[in-house]
Amino acid sequence: MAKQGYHHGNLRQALVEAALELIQAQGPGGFTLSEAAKRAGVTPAAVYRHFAGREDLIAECARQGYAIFADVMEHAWNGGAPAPLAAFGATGRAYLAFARRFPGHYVAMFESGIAPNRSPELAAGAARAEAVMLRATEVLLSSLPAARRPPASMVAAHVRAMSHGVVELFARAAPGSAGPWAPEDLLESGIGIYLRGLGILPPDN
Amino acid sequence: MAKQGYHHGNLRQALVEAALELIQAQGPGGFTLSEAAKRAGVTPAAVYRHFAGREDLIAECARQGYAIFADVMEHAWNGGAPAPLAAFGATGRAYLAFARRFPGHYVAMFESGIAPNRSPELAAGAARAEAVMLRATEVLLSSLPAARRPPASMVAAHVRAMSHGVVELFARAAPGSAGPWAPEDLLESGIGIYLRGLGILPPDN
DNA sequence: GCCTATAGTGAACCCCATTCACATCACCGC
DNA sequence: GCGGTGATGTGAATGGGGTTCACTATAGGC
Repeated sequence: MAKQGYHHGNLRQALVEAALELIQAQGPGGFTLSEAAKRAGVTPAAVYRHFAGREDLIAECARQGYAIFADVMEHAWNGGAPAPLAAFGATGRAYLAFARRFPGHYVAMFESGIAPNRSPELAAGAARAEAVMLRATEVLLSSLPAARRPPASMVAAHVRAMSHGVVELFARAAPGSAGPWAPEDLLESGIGIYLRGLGILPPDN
Repeated sequence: MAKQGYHHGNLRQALVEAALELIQAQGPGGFTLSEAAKRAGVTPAAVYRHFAGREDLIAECARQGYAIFADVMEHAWNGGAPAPLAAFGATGRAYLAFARRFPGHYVAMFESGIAPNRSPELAAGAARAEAVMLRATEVLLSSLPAARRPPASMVAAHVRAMSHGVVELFARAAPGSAGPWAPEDLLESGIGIYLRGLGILPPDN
């Protein structure tokens, strides 16, 4: 990954990876183009051969993040196997697992102020991930009688909101301020109660 | 609010208000000390007579935000009157209303990277707001038989996560990317389904 | 072995955060 | 009123980051 001669060979991706480490370590505000360039063994100006600027580099991190995220969600959903409910639960856990495993990507995607419709590629990745969640929700809801079936897009939004909220408030906060509940348990129990409210899980427990 | 003579008279608060406007307009990253100073009619160096630096100014915005937020939540809760469920719903709506009405404060509190335990005053405001939400949840849950009553702190965390998630994903995003649902409706319906899952609202609709 | 497109450098510019010596003013005791 | 003193604001300087631009080094085709 270090530069060999005058040319780097793979500077673009090296910059992305340096940026991801820095974003993860110092937050989106603390990240600097210059520091990323230094880590890649290159002057700041060289960055502009590969990216339009600082924002564009962050956007590329987010783009790769959305791509990974969509893959992860598709893998968790697994076409609904072995059962819709189990696969749905897997996508929920995958959401949190992604945030834990790819914190730099997660921050670039959701905390950097980069709008998902900043570029078509970004929007495409975000849309693919959302499509998986929507599909998982649709299949899950299909077991309900039509009269008691709320719109899938609404339910998907509820689930996504709670997942995102748990990550932001309880998984990415300073340890100790998170309260007595582990984020994974919090999300699992919250979605469980919600699914009972929908009539997908039986009452009581 | 403009400077009269050599001395401003109320520079500290004028800076806070300028900062809030800028944070609201440009996000926490786009906000600059210099611009806030210029708006208050003062050189950047003058800011340091009132704040330790840029971060400290943002933290003061957050502090005032937490104070307002706690007041708003207490007012909405209103001691549980006229009924626990109605008062609980009012606090949920108040959460969203606060984010809409005080966007600068909201961003300073939740999107600026300022840790709530950065200072005792910040932590105190945050704790007061959380106490209201916890109290509202406790009273709401007290109608449930003990066997079917989950811990109030867990339920409060669920509600807070969904509220925060709805705000971040659907209320503060670019218009059009929010999907077909108004954030207020989304939160109302989501909490409604959740409360049905708890057995606080009757099944069906 | 030249020639050219590609990739990186160095210096420059501007903006911002921060510091410090200095200037100005409000208020206090007399 | 009057001078002194502490609080408040200024101007200049430092250092760092983002961005641009002219220039340079290199790789790879001919």
